[in-house]
Parts: sequence; C-alpha cells; structure tokens
Amino acid sequence: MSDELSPTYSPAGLEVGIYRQWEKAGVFAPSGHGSRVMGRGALEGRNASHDSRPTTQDPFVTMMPPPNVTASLHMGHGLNNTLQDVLTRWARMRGRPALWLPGTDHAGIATQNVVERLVAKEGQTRFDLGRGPFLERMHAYVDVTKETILGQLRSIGSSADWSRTYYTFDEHYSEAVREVFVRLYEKGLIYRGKYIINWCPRCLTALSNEEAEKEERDGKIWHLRYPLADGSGSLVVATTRPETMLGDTGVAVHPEDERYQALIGKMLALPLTDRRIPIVGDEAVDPEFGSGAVKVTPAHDQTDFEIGKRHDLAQIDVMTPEARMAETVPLRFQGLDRFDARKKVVAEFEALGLLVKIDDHRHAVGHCYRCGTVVEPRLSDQWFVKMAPLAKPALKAYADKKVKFVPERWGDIYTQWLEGIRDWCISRQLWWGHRIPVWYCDACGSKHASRTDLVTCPKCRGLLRQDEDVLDTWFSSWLVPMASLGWPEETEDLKRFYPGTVLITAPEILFFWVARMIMAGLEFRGKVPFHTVYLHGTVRDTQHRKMSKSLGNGIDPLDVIEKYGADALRYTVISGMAVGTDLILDPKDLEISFAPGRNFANKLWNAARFLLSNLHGAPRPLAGAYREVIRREELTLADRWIIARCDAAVRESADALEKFRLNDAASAAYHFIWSDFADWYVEAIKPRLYGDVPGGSIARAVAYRVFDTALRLLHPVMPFITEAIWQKLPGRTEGELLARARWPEADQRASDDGALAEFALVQEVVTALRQIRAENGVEPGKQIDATVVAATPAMRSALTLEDATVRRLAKVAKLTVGPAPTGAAASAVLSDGSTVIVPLGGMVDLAKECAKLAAERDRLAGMVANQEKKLSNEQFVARAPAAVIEGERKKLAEWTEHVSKLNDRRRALGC
RNA sequence: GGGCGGUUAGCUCAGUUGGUUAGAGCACAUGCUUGACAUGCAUGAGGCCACUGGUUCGAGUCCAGUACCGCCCACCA
Repeated sequence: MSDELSPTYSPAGLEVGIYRQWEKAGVFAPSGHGSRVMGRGALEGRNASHDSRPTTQDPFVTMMPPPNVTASLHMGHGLNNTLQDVLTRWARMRGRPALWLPGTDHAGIATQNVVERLVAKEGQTRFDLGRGPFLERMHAYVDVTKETILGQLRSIGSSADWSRTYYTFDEHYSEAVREVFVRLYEKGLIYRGKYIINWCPRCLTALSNEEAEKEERDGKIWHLRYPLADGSGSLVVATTRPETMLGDTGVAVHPEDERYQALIGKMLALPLTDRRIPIVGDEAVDPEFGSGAVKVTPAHDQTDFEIGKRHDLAQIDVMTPEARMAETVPLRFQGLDRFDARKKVVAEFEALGLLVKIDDHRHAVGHCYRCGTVVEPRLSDQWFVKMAPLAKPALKAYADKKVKFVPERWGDIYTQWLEGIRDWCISRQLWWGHRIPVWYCDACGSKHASRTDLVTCPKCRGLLRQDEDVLDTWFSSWLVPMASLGWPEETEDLKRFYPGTVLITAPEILFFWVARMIMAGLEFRGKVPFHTVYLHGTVRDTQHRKMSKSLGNGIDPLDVIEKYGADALRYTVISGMAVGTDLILDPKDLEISFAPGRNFANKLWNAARFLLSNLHGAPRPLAGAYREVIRREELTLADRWIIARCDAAVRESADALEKFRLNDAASAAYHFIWSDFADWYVEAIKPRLYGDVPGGSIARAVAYRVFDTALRLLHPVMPFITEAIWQKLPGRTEGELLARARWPEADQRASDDGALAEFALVQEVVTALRQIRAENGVEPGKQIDATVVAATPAMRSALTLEDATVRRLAKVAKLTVGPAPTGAAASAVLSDGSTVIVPLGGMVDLAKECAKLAAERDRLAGMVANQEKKLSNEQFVARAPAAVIEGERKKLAEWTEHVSKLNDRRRALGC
C-alpha cells in the first residue's frame, strides 16, 4: 500500500478495489451474532481506542425491493439503492447491527415475456417446447441475468449482505408461498370462482386490478339502435365497445325512468344476430348518462356481469383468449380481431340504418402493466384472496401508528386504498411462477390445497392433477420481510431481524407491494414488517416524464459510473432528492447532472493530497474530545473555528439523516468540506504547515482531526473516495476500514460560538478587501496596505488573532487596526459597523467611490426607515414576542450605526 | 368524476413550527500558470417567491379562489 494518492482522481479502478476490500472483510454482514458470513469480526477489525463506543443492539434492518431477475440497472434502482445504502451505512457506522437484505424477484409475466421473445426468435412458442423444457430454459436464463443485476447493484456501492440474498422463486421461498396459500385457503380466505377479470390477450393471462393500468384516452362512444322484437319501436344504447354487442343478453334501464318504464320486460331483437334479449330494470343504470339505456354484456364487463346476475341473464363469451371473435358470434365475425370486429359491427349498424351517432368520448382504458396491450374484461375461472379481513388490521396498524409513512401524505392514500379494497385475483395463466398448490381429483371431484406435492386423492385414492396456473408474482413478494429471513421456519434471523426498521421504495408499488406486505406481516406474524415506509420520488427527465426505455429518455447508471464514478452518481442522486420530490435529471447532458458530484470528489481528493503531504508527524486523532491531544489555549482562532464548524456540520447532518433529509445531510458535508475546510481553514494554516510561522504541529493535529471527521461524515454518501483517502491517513493499520469505523458524534465541548462569530469577522474583512481589489482593478499579485476601523471588541480580537491570515488571503502587506487614514481610499463598512479602508492613492476613482458609498447608505437608510416604522407600530410592539422585538431593536441599532459609518466615510473622502 | 403534489435566479432545486438584507449548485460576466485542485481560485450580475383576494403587527411560509404542469384513484355504459 503506497502512502500517496495518485495526482489525478480516477474512480474507475479505485472503486472496484475498495468494494473488494469491504466484501473480503465482511463489512456488509450485521455485526454481532447471527452473521452468516465468516469474515473479520466487527470488533476485531477496529482500533479499540478509536471506536470505543458501545454497540447498541437495536438492529437496523431494511429490505431491498427486489429487482426483476432479468432487469438491468436503471436510474430507479440507482436512486433506490443509494438511499438504502446511505441509511444502512449510517446505521452501521453508528454501531447498530445493520442488515440490508438484498434479493431478486422472479417477476412472473415480465420474465416469461422476455424468454418467450427469445424463443420466438427461434421461431417457436412456449407451447412448442412444452411446460417442462420451457421452464428449464427459463431457469437457465435467469441464473445468468440474476448475477448481472446483482453485480450492477454492487457497482454503485450497495453494502447489502449478499450472503443473505433471497430470490422469490428459490426452494425455500416456495415453501413460504405454499404455507401462506394453504393457511389462507384453510381459513377460507382463498376461493375460486368465475368472475370478470382483466385479461391480457397478449400475455394470455389474468391480471389483478392493480396490474391493469387505467389510462385516459380520447375515444368514441357509439349510439346504437336496438329494435323491439314486436316491431313496436326501438331503443338507443350507447357503448364504447360496439363489438361486445354480439354478447349482449339484455338491455338495462333505470326502474324509475319514465321514458322506459313501460318497456321493462319486453324483448328486443338484437341486431346482427338472431337473438332476442330482454329489457330489465336495474338501479345501477344512470338515467342521466347517454340515452339512459345500457346494453348488458355479462361476460365482458364488470357492471354488466353484476346486472346479469341480478336478472339471471346469460353470459356469452364472444372472444377467444387472444381477443379474436369466438365461435359464439355469427360466422362472418368469427376469427376477427376485436378492433376489426368493432369496425365491422359499426359498419353493419350503419348499413342497417341503426347507427344513431358517434360522439367523441374521453374515458379510461385498462392496459397491461407489462406489455401495454388494452386489457379485455373477461369472464374467467380464477383464484382470489378475500382482502377485507386482511385489510382491517392493516388499517388499524396505521391508525395506531405502528407504521408511519414518509412523507406522511402517503398514509391517506394507503388508507383510502385499503378501505375500498377489492378481492385480489392471484392466479395467472403463465408457466413461470409458483404453481398453485391445489390438486383436483377427477374421480371424486374433490380438491385439495397442500404444503407438499400430492399424487393420489386422500379421499378416493384416485389420481390427482395439479392446477395448471401459477400465482401472481406479488403473492410471493408480499412475503419478502418474512420469507427472506427464513419464515415459516423460526430462524435466528427471523427472531432477530423481524420486524424491520424501514422500507425504502417508490410510491408506484405502494399497493402492489407495501400495503400487501403489511397485511401479510400482520396476518402471519402478528406484527407490521417495518415501522417506517420511506417513499421516495421518481426519476424524471427535464420535461418531467418518467424515464423509460420506450421514451428513450433513460440514463444508464453504469455509463455514469464509468464516466464520473459511483460516488458522483450517489452524490447527485442524494443531493437532488428532497423528501417528497422527484429527481429531475437531463438524459441529454450527463455533465450537467453529474459533474457536481465528480467535481466534489475531485476537490476532496486534492485536499487529501495536500494534507497527506503536510501531515507527517501529526498524531492520529483519538476518539472523544479534541483536548485529549491539544490544549485549548494552544489553538488559534482559526483552529477553534474549524473545530466548532465541524461539530456543527456533524449535528446538521445527523439531524437531517434522522428525518430522511439525505440531501441536507449531503449538503452539510459538502459545504463544510469545500467552503469551510478547503477554502478557509486549509488556506489559513498554510503558513503554519510550511513552517513560516510557529504552530505547525497544532495545525496538523487539528487538520487531521477535522479531516478525519469529515471523511466519516461523508462516507455514507460517498463511500469509495472517503474510504480510499481515509486508509492513507497517517497511522492507519493494515486492514482498517472506514466502512467499519464510527460515524462522528456531536461533541458539546467542540461548540464555540465566540470562535464562530470572530472568525466570521475575519472572513468579512478578507472578502471586503478582495472586493475592493477587484472593483478598483488592483493587480492580482500586488500587496496593499489596509486599515480597519474596528467598531467592536470582537473585531479587534479577531484581527489580532488572525492578522497573518487576513494579510495572506487578501494580499495585504500591512494591516492596521486604528483610526481612518486621510486621503483618497476605497472602503467598505462591515456588518458589525467596522470600516475597512484601503488607501489606493490615484488608483481610486473618487466619484465612483462616493457613489458606491451613497448607494449603500441609501439602501440601509431605507431599511432603517422600515425598521423604525415597524418598531413604532404599537400593534407590533404589543403582540410580537419579546425576543423578536429585541432582535428587531438590535437590527435597527446596527443599521443605524452602519448608516452613520457610511456617512463618516463620505465626509472623510469629501464626497 | 374524485383526490394529491408542484409553480422561488437562465436551468435543477433548498427555504423544517410565519420574524435578519430569500439561499445552493450549474450556467453567465470579469480577473487569475496564487508552492492540493482550471473537475480550480477570487469577485460580480441575476429573483413583483405563478396570479387574485384574505388572516396577521408581520406572509415565499397560513387560508380561499384562479391559471398552468404533473401524479394517483374511479364499474357512467
């Protein structure tokens, strides 16, 4: 291990190497008992004097939303995993046994679609291959892709415990799924029945309500005339799906609708067919809408299905699974695609003079969430879970604050959904998935749900046949918090890590996944699976569109990692992700989005290079107070200031992380490192480090201490670069890892308001001098003289203590604290009323200087006037809190003083 | 149709229970081979905080309404 950092920061190789070190050391397994990975023990690898704080035994547990086995990394994963990693690393560094449980999801339809497409390229279908060989093919395929996505998650630095990686389709997991199915079945919460479900004619399977995404579309509504069978008249119905009229078995009107009351019970001659259908009265009909008469197609519409049931209407399924017209329709329509059939139906109505009108109509149409095909409501035999009994405890858990949402508003949405919950269609007509553990006996007609495979009928010894269908993939995902820890077995992991701490995921899957996990946790384990649900925003492009493959507006995180590094990716994601907002990135300009992170890393790298070449001999900082190594009286103002600032940054960062405000935590670290430490402190101590003035060893000790703290502070957000640098700091022992070091704790003894205020004055003086130089065109290299007319003891003190710093940073040869010199000079009045004066002789444009001072004075005079008005307002004085009034009085005094100083200056210059 | 979120600098966004002269990064302008860094340093310009009204001593912040953008939910065919 070389002691040097390379002159240029290049994340590419560095990050891979660092990650290997962490893995090798077993950093990712929770410390204490129960780790499956035998690596270096948590305590063994730590420097005892350094990390002596006790480990709290309250574990931090979070479950990774499992990416699809066939997924390749996109920014959604990047965001989600970075957030989880930051919180996990933070918890780990605070001494909590931290478990981040990773996994992959077998993802039913999505995965089967992928492999079916591959097979299609070979000119085959899954039916050509047969169920067994097709599934073998699928397993082989996902064995490969699974590693791809897991590897990609590692590349962004995810410190998940890979030894515990779960897969929703592995053997053990299947046991959990069966256990749950059988338990619900035995409890009577799972039933099978013929209902209207959402059918995807492309995927050839049923979908749950959640999987059929409603999208508003501009469509048409056709008004069709149906003649009465006895020729005594006709009636007009309106429909958005004319092709379904071939399956009409009735027309419904509102029972109290005066227009139609007399017709109830009469028969209609259904056009294009030779069928006669009745007119029925039903409350579900809205007399205000359309013509007030509804065609009833019980096999193709949810409402119609219910109306049909009430009136005992026949159910005619007019479509094949592929959504072509079935044999139940007249020959000329058979085999037509549903949309072609629609055209033909409309054309025939028109030809018959029965097409009344076509209106534009905007309505919601369901689409398959996997392939986008318009779903067909279809009568079908499926398995369902009765949800109301499961929803009840889930509602109560939220009401009782057993689980909370961040941001809070999601709690209402969760509640609304659970209150209106409908039964969950869990069977899918796929091959890829957990096969439904139900066996049928054709001999005696019995059916059996079982935890183990059955062959013969327990009733009649007849041969059994297993249900052909598989379970919805979410029927396994909803068990993640339990099954990933070994449930239904009562494992050590389960005892120790259930319930988890926080779930971090996207709001898109609040219903699909989060709510169902809560229900499952309560039902099968009696406890909510996590106490907090942090729902983060969505990654969008600059037009606020969701990033997606089809829109081509995605950003490939691997691309970003290669170009800018994982740390840069993480920094950008974290700093742009405020609670409750979306993350907007520009896919057309990666530089704009990710350069800030890269630049910050580079800054840190260079600050480290500088320090490393100047820290020799610095004592390795000890845990606890600064005064263990340095006596307070030896510290300069700048030292005291940076120590106090560092402590403030730690506090801010901790507060922010506690509230999931990761962006604030990142920005606290950023500003501390870049502005306070690099721009001011390092510049201030250079003379001491170079040996030009005494105090070098103290400066080194403080710089080391503060820098070390900064690296710990930032580590959860930018783990690679901080780790790489930290290991190079003097005195590190081989194998010592920042990833396992302790996060800094706020230290009461470091706070020093006096130092904060006084050094701020130093900064003001320097800035004012630089401003004067810039405004008056003073050559950059030229040394000047300056005088400060100090208005406060604090200013006098600050300038005495940091005279050299001011002179160095503002290039001042001689800095005088005293009365104003006479003659032409540029000047500025500072916040405490002190005046900075730079005699520039002929260089200064007197008229300009006078104008500048006058403008500044007028601005302040305006503020003073406002302030006086405010303070003379009796209402204000009477009602505002004393502290506020006090503050306002102080401001008035300061500004008044300020104005008079400005006038003094003008007078002195003879303006 | 119902519900929710957003509207602050050219861009992306902070602004936590109302109380300094509304902040950051990027972009922009000017100047800088300053013994870590030009992926940098310094200085600067840039804002009727969407609009209208209200509450209040005081509103970017609270309330009502309007406009636009976005999201979620919904069995008016």
